[in-house]
Amino acid sequence: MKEITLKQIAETLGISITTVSKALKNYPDVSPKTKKMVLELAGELHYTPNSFAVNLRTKESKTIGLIIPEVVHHFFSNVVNGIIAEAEKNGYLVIILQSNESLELEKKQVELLINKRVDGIVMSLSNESNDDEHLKEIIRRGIPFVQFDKISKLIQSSKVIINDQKAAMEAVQHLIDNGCKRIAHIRGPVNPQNAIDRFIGYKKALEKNAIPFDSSLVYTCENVTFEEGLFFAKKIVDEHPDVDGIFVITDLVAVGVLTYLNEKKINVPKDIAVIGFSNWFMSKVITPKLSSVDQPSYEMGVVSFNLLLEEMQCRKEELPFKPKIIELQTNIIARESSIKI
Amino acid sequence: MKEITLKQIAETLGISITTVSKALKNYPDVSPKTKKMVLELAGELHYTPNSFAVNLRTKESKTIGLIIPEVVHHFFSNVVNGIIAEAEKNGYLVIILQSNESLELEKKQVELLINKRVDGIVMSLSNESNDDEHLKEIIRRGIPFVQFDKISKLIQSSKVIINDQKAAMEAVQHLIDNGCKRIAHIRGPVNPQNAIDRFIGYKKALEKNAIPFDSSLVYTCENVTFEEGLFFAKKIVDEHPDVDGIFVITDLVAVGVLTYLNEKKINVPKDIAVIGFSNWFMSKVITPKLSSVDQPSYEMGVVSFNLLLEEMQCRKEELPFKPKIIELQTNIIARESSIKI
DNA sequence: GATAATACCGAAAACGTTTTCGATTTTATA
DNA sequence: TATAAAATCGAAAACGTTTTCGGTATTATC
Repeated sequence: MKEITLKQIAETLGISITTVSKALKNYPDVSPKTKKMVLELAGELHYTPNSFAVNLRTKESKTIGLIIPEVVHHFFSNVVNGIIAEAEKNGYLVIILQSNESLELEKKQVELLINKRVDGIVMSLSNESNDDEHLKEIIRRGIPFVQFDKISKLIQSSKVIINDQKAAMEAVQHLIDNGCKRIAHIRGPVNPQNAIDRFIGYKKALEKNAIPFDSSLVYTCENVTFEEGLFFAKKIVDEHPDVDGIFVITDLVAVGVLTYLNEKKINVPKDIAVIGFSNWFMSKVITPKLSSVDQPSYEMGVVSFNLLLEEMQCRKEELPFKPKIIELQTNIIARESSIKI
Repeated sequence: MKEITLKQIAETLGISITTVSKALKNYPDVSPKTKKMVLELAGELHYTPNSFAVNLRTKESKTIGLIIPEVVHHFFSNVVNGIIAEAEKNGYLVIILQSNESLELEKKQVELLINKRVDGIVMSLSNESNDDEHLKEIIRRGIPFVQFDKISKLIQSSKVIINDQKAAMEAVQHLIDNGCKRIAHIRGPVNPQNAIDRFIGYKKALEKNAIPFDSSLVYTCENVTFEEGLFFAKKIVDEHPDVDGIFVITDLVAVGVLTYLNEKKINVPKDIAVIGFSNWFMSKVITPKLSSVDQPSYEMGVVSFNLLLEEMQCRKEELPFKPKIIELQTNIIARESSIKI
């Protein structure tokens, strides 16, 4: 099984490698006759250019890198889906790496992608990330770079985000509109910008409705898991029997909350209303159906890739590129868990 | 921002490219002094070898391709997780492509990976796949190849599977042990081997328990979705009021079934017991908790990669390689939806 | 001090492609 | 027919690395 090369085609046709290459790429300075001849033989032999050589020569690999905290995750897997689909449409392949929510691993993955010389990097930060050096290195090397969802405000790059403050405000307002007066918040870890913003949104909604903020009603997740939902639900019920509404950082945790409340026969939404975030698939099939904030995850992937593509093209043509920040819309999905009727 | 190359290091040090290369790779025929000198400068300049050039020279890219039906899927995303983790441990990166359950797209993805000249391919077939040509092409080209879960029996390659027949038999036996006498089966599409095997397992379990097989109790999914679960549950209830147990191809569909039965106030498991397959995360949080067959998805990814690695290494050293078939264990997870007490 | 053995180094080829630029041939123009 | 213009082709360099193999310099051996 010998690989077919330009050289072989050239030799069997008695012409030069140059001409074969040009014929295949439809250059104007090769006659229709030879063009046809080359195309036919190449077809017969199933010639495909050696991508290693092409990469070396053109200095691009038509491959991008994607770093996310985890792939087994409703939101992120949907983003992956969007990125892969859009990348493929444009002739790019995607290498996926996970940070497993660890800063150290995240740095390693960035290094791997840089060494691999991918044409661009798309990334959502891990919960641990409170350090910029590896991101700065991407910028320093001039590698096209797009951040989405969990971003670093300090790094100048294109970004695709939602308005977490606004979305959180709307979620909490929704609870208030449904009669909640004492609302707890199970928030995300301390570092991620979106956890911070959702927390701010929670506070702002309270303020707007003249409900005093009580820091003892705020519970902070470390790992953002189902189990933490169970755990904090118990804590809330034990420590604050008067709580009648909970705004939860994400649906996975909110489902943990519901599971605990169901077990304890605490009526949702009558006794305690619950609203989550991200609108995971399972939220509409559990009992009671979980209200949530819908986040356009697939679209986020699509938009992220397109922003990256723009930057890659500018870089290639040595045009200046100005990072763009795109904000996507969210929607409150009101279901059983929050509608007190 | 010029890229650092061996040439630059060689020139600033006044030695040859050859020696620099050898020093960096710790060849024995370069003196400790020059070795140290090179290493230090390379460190200072943050030299990393140009992977395009290395790929071309060594004819390998340390990159593998993975084709799955979809990434937004509890089972597949877990397999992806396992493959990525194990690949990274061994210095490989993973390009992920989706077939979206389409044969045509699957063929295109195979072609993309072949042209990309990945070092190996891991794959699970789409539901539409009833054609082998693209798989044969992989074999023909001598590209290391591992199939998992949805495999082609006819293609001689390494495989990582479960015993679908046995697992299905156990699931149906579990329903029978819980008093079910008239058991329907919502099966997967016609092509995939695992759907066929689970169907056979269903029949065998009936036979073993002297329950007559009734083909009108078998419903065939086309897209294996939640909505099909709703749809077939209605059909079963309408067409066969005497059905008291349902074995469903996978949890996602089974959750649809439960949702419909809940809506219709049909008691699960008392009136109808339900058991799914693959043990999706949400199965343990819905009401009633769904029984299922646990499938070691992460491990499947790990084992698949290791099989691929073996073949890649053999191929590299021009040793013969014999494809291996590895069968992983499954477990019945009995939950509320099937225990009639 | 001659020779053999060893340590160290570098020239050069090779991987397969793309692209520039000059050379040649053919056609058009006068 | 002479000349200009256009069409067609190919040599060669370049991308950055790895590795073979021959050469020189150093050390060991007698």
